[in-house]
Amino acid sequence: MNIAELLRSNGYKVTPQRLAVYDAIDHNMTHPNAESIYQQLQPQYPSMSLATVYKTMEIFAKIGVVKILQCGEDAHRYDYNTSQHAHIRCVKCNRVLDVDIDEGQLARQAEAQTGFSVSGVSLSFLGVCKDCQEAE
Amino acid sequence: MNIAELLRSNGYKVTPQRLAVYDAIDHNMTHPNAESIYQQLQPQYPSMSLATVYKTMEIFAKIGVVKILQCGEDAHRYDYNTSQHAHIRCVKCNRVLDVDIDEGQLARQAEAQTGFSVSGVSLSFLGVCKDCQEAE
DNA sequence: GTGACTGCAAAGGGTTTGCATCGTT
DNA sequence: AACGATGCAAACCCTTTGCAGTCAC
Repeated sequence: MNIAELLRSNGYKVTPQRLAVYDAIDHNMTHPNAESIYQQLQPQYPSMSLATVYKTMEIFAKIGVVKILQCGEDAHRYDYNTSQHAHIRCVKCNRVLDVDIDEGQLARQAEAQTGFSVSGVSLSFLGVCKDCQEAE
Repeated sequence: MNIAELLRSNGYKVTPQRLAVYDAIDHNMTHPNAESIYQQLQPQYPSMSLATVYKTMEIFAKIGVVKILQCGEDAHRYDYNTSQHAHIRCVKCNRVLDVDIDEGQLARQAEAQTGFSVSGVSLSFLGVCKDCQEAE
């Protein structure tokens, strides 16, 4: 199911803005925040507003197109890869990379231990990446 | 080493406000945020400001007296327990509990996988606690 | 006495909201 | 034609900052 069908089937309209935002994040490995998506779209869609980016990302999160990340920054980041994996951010260059640790397994541990019914997991690391280590 | 010595040995002055904030968080299992620490201190220290709570917690984090938690809320929470463990928040009642999963081990996995030098880990879960499940 | 700390109020950053207009269906 | 979406600006929440007065040392 493509993004247009996915929007329509969830009762949302298909607009140029939504398609543009989708193009900006689809297979985008940089884990961008709202501001950087906005900047990226400026040249081609100069009338697009930051508020629309936020509203669109909220819908995308709701219909399972993106995941919202909290990587220890002020701003949220967005990940087109919605599988349960961890993230690591370099405190020098602010890059965020994927880490292949299964959050689902950790969630099951937490459920067993606490009796909670778990609906969300967030695992993130901070550190200095290889490049920045070598640059020192 | 008690809190007064710890402050002095790190070059900070020992003030009534700092001691009061310490009392409010020491062995406080509720993982309070700044606002709730402020509220808790209001009756006994009516002149204490929220800004002082923030400034104090920043110092406490720096000297290793508390850890700053991000549990998927807007506001930070503070944990007097600085050992490497996870947290789980109930989305109904907003309680935050400890989860005994070793973040240090996960950090070593992340280092092995990415080549980062890891300096921070954050593992948190969202869900519905036992009490709130039963209340439904 | 001096430099750090406090409390106040204002500023700041990211995100959300209200509303008039516009566009998809 | 109807109603949801957009874009703008203002509001919002949490946190930080500037500064004059105060206090620990």
